Amino acid sequence: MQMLDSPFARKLTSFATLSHTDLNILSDLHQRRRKFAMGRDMVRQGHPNRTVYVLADGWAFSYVLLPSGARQIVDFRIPGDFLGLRSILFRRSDQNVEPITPIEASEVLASDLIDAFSKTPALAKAVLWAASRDESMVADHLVGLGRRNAAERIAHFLLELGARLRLVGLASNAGYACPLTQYHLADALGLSDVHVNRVLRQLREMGLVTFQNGRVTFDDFAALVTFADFEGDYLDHNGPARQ
Amino acid sequence: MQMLDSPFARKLTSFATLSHTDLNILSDLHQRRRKFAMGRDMVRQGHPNRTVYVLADGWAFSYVLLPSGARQIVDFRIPGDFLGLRSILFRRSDQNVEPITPIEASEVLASDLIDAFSKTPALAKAVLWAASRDESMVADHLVGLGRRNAAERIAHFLLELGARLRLVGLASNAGYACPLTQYHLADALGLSDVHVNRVLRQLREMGLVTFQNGRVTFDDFAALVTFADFEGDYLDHNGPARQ
DNA sequence: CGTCGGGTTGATAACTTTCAAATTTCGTGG
DNA sequence: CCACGAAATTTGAAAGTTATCAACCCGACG
Repeated sequence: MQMLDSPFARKLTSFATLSHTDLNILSDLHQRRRKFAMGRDMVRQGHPNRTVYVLADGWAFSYVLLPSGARQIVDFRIPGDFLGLRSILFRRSDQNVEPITPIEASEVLASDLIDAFSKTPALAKAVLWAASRDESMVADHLVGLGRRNAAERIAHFLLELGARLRLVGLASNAGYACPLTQYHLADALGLSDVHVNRVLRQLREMGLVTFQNGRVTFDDFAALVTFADFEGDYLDHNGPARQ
Repeated sequence: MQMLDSPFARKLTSFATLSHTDLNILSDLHQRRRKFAMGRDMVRQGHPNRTVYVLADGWAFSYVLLPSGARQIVDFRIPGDFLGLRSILFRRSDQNVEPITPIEASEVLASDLIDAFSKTPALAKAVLWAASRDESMVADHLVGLGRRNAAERIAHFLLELGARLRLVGLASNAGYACPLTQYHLADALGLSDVHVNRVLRQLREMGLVTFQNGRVTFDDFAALVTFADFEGDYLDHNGPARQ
């Protein structure tokens, strides 16, 4: 039952009470294991998308390309996350997904997933909950773009990412390994690469966080939380109600 | 069967093939019809939320309040939309919902909705599709905030709103009635009220759109679409796949 | 009337981008 | 193991966009 050790199962079970049966159905869903090379899109805007992936290892991000050539990253996906879940009901994807690192992912047929929804309510809820949490994260991201300045935005983002990674055991209060470049930050946070660089230096010189050499280090976690106005509680989002 | 005439049913049926049975289950879901006065929150951040509403008449918006006092509007809800759908699986809402106009809405118990999911797959898909579309809209909103300047942002927003309203028969290419104030635009688009006012004047003087007296008028629809770089096709999002 | 919620305008300040160029890091082939 | 080129990071200066502050206007309403 290697399933139980996967980041995916770990995440789901930490929020829902899943029976043995549920877990079996879950594990039956997983079909081929696929690898993707970094930098090459896994999902393309406007293309049909009939499969969902569960990220087992590696990071990816979903983004939109504007006609102007600008790129907006909508969110980053880390181990345990779904890829393309939102678009299973659309005939074509409305976003692109690109790996940041080499990726290992399990492929799930969209139709199988939908079928499972009526077979096991508990699993359905857990998966729906994951989808809702994703939307919630996008909304949070939106709030940051709308109402925070560059420094708060970056600080908040790094904290949020840390909180997500901690859920799957990939971060601590000290920091985490992070394969993102400053360009990724810029495109996610709606800033120019140059400005991201400057603000990052600022945060480092203030002794709050260091973003360097593929690693995020929280130099003063408490102060950073205050500075960014961060309430990490959305991650406790309480999971699907367990009646 | 007044259901069939509601904006809600109109929207769902325009995307999914629903049988008579489906429509009956749908209509059984609707319980009390409730009214809400404008300006008073219907759903409060951090409060328990065990019901979902379907907006029958009036406009509302969901927003987040930052500790700094700033307000970020996440999205506007118009007739036919769900209110609080995303949060049915969380124990408490992570956003506030406030009516802009007097509201009439049908109350649906979250648990009933979830039960219906296993009863009728077609309906479940349709509802899920609606939820996915909502998330898609939030993502689009996010892209606008991240990568468009004030004028494009406003132009794009007014077009998008128009497209949504057209789906429920409340707008045409000429324009639509719009109860929003400039403050609403500012808080939705991450701009200051003053700047919104200026840009609105600009757009009006360019002969593109007029936002005045509770009405949005497309003075030159084609030119506005070009200016805003708008592709109205996300609304065709093709609905739930109909196998 | 007087007030209050929108809306409007000008002047100034703050924040961010853009352009340009130098420096460092890192993977790959020799 | 080193050299080389590409990618990523860094810094400065100038230009642009948007926010903030401060008035003022206007129509609705008690």
